[in-house]
Amino acid sequence: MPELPEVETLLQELLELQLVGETIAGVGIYWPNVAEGIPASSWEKGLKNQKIVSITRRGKFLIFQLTKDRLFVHLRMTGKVHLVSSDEPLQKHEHLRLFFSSGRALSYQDQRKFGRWYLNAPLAELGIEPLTKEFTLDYLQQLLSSHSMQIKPFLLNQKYIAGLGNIYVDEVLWEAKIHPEERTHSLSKKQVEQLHQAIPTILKSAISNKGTSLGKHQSNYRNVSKKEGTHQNLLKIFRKTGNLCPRCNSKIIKIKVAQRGTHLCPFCQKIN
DNA sequence: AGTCTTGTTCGACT
DNA sequence: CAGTCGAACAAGAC
Repeated sequence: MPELPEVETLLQELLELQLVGETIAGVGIYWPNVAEGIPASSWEKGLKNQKIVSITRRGKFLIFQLTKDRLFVHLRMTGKVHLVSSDEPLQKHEHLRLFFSSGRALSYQDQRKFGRWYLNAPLAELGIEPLTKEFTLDYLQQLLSSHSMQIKPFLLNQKYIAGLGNIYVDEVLWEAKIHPEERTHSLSKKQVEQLHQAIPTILKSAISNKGTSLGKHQSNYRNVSKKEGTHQNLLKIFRKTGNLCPRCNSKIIKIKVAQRGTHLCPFCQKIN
């Protein structure tokens, strides 16, 4: 499940593999709905001969700035991008392939077909990037106190803070000792400080471990070279139901918050 | 066959 | 009108 650290890992790898500068020689669309609102024929026509000028990330979006157009992708749950040779046979669940004049190609695979590619579309409304210097304690405090939602759905909502998903929200809330159903405006000063600290700490740790690969086979997150990340070995709470809390040895429980499976330690994370 | 998975959007409600 | 929240949806594995 690609969240900010997984998309950032893909980005760094694409930069290392020198994808910037590649020229698009063709586009293959193997499942038309992958291209949100755009007929497959116009992709081929429009993108051919454009160069990749830069690659960036915003929230969970991976953005390719081309000579004329802006191409971007949201991987949702099971979307994967792999750098392959142009003559590599079509992969299972492969829905799109960008062919480059060098002979390399960027392959997009998505078992559940929830991910989408966009061309010159506006990005969704996205909040602050949690790994920038703009993400200050004051900013977070202001954001939290101006809402009264439960903290978990607040953190999952991309329009407030961009990039967190179900895995890292559970991890962050455990780290900051906050109950996922705590109301944003009811957090103590100390909890806000812990949250402000935990978000970048956990995201950076996950990035340095090249992301979290959970699940099996096709549904598992893989990087550009089809390798697994290693952050799953460092998860404290996510999918650890019944295990002991690494901090206090209480039994980790699973509940539903805003319809999402949610893991927490009932001793460390109590409602204020 | 029903349940489970997640990110996002939409509409209903206060 | 704004904030909040639950339902719905995407599609496939088990």
